[in-house]
Amino acid sequence: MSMTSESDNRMTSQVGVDSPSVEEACGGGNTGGGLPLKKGPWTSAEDAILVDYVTKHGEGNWNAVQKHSGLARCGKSCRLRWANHLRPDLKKGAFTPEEERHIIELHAKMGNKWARMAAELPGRTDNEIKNYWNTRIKRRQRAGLPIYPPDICFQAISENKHNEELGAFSSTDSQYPDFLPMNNFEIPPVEFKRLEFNHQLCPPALLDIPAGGILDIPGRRLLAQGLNSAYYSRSFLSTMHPAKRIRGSESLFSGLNDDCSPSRNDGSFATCNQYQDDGSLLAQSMGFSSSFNQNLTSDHQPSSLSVIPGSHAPLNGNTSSSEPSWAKKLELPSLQSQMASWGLPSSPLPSLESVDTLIQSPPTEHTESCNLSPRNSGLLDAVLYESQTMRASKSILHQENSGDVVDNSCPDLHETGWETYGDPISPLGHSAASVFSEYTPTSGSSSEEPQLVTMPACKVKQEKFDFGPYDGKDDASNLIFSRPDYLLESNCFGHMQNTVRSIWY
DNA sequence: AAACCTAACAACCGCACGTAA
DNA sequence: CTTACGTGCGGTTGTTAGGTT
Repeated sequence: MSMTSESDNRMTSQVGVDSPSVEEACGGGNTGGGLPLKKGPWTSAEDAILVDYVTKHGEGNWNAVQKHSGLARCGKSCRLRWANHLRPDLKKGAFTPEEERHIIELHAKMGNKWARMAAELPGRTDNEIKNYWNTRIKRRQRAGLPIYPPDICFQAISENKHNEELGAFSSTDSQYPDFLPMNNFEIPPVEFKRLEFNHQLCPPALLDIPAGGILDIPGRRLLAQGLNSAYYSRSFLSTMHPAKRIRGSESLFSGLNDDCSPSRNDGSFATCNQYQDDGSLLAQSMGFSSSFNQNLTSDHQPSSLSVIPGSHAPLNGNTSSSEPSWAKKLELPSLQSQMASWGLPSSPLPSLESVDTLIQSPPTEHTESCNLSPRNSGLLDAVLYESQTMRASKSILHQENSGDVVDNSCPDLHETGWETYGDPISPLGHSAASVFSEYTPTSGSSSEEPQLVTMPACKVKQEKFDFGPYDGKDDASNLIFSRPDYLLESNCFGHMQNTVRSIWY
C-alpha cells in the first residue's frame, strides 16, 4: 500500500470529488444521498473504511458500501479496490517464474480470460495477470519474439494427435489438467535460419499437402503462427503494424474482384499492385485469397457466386441468419482468437460477409452435434474442434465435388481449409505474411534493409527480422522447420524438440 | 540535467449476464 | 415478460518510477 500512502496527499488534492462522469462510470449511478463520488487512486483512509465495512458485512452488495459507510466511491470501484488490493488473501510481489509459466500456459489454454486465469493462480488478480500479460506482449513484440514458447505449441499438437488417436475429445479444461509440465521450463532450442520468401514455400507449398496426409489446418495454423509469428492476438496485431493492417474489407475484396486477375489456376499470384503495402496484398501473395479467384473472376459479382457446400452465408453478402452461435463470438486463446477470428464464418463487418460466401463454414447441424466447441475452451479444444470441422468440410466438399460449385482438386481443398481461417478483418494477410516474410527468420546480414521479394506479378515487402546469427545456408533442413506442415508430421516432434534452438526467453 | 522511453501498476469504462422486483 | 439493479469481466487509459539517451 505504499503507493496508496504516497498518493494520499496528492490524491486529495488532485482527484476531486466533483468528477463529472462518476455516475456514468459506475453503472447505476448510486450516489447515495447525492454525495459526489470520487474517482482516481484510493487513499489509505478510504481503504480503511472499505476494509472495515467488508470485515463487518462481508463482500457483495457493493453499492451498499457507499450508502452505509459514507465512502464516496461507487460500488464498482469498491469491488475493484477490494478484489485487487484489499483482499486479505492477495499475494503481493512480482510473479514467480512458475507463475509466469503458468500464466503462459493458461493463456494458451484460455486466451484473455483473466478472471479464469486468476482463479487458477491463488492470490493473484485478473488485473494483475492482465497487466503482466500485456506488458509481456509489448516486450516480446518489441523484441520480435514469439509469445508462446514452442513447447506449448508442440505440446498442444502432440496432445491433439494423441487424443485423436484415442478418439477422445473433450471441451472441458479438465481434459488437460497438466497442459504442460510445470518443470519443463526449458525450451528446446530453435535455430532459425534464413528463409527465402520463395513462393514455393508460401502457402501454396503449405497447402500442397496430400489430402488426409497429416493433420488438418488448425494444427498447421497453430504452428505457423505459434512458431513463426510473434503476432498472435488480435489486439497485438492491430497495434503492431497498423500500416499493414487490412484497411477494410471493401478495399480488399473490391480489389480482389477488380484488380486481381483470376490467376490461381495456373498457380501464379494475382496482380494486385495497389495493395503492395497492404496486408491484403500480402494475403493474396500468400495465396490465401487464391481460391477466391477460383470463384471470383474479375467479372464476378458477389451475387453471382454460388454457395459453397456447408457455408451458412448466402453469396450475396447478406448476413446469414443461420449463423451458428459459436461463430458470433469465440473466446479463444490469443493463439486461437487470431485464428478463429480469421475463420469466423461471419465477420463483424458486414462488408466482409461476402467473404463468408467463399469461406467454408461448418454446417450448423454439424456444429450443433459436435461435442467440441471453441467457446470457453482452450487452445487444444479449439484445435480439435477446428480439425473436426475441417474434416467435415472436406468430406462435404468431396461429396459434392462435382465442379459446379467448387472446382476442387485436392490442393484446393486444402486451400479452402486455409481460407477458412482467412477472415480479412483480422490481419490474416499480415499474419500469413508474417509467417514467411516478417517473422520468418532472415539473415541478419542481408536484411538490413527491407527486402523486396519478387513474386509472380507482385512484390512483397519483407521486413527485417533479427533472430540471431545466420549461417548462410538455405538448405532444406533449415527451411523445413518453418513449414508448419513439416511440424505436423507425426514423427517430427521428437526431431524438432532435439533440433531446434529456441529464441524463447 | 533534461527529455524521452519503457515497464509496472492502478483505475476507469463499457458491456454482458444473472437475478429479483 | 420487462425492467432495473448488482456484479463480473475484459479492454483501455492514466500515472508513476526508473532507466536511457
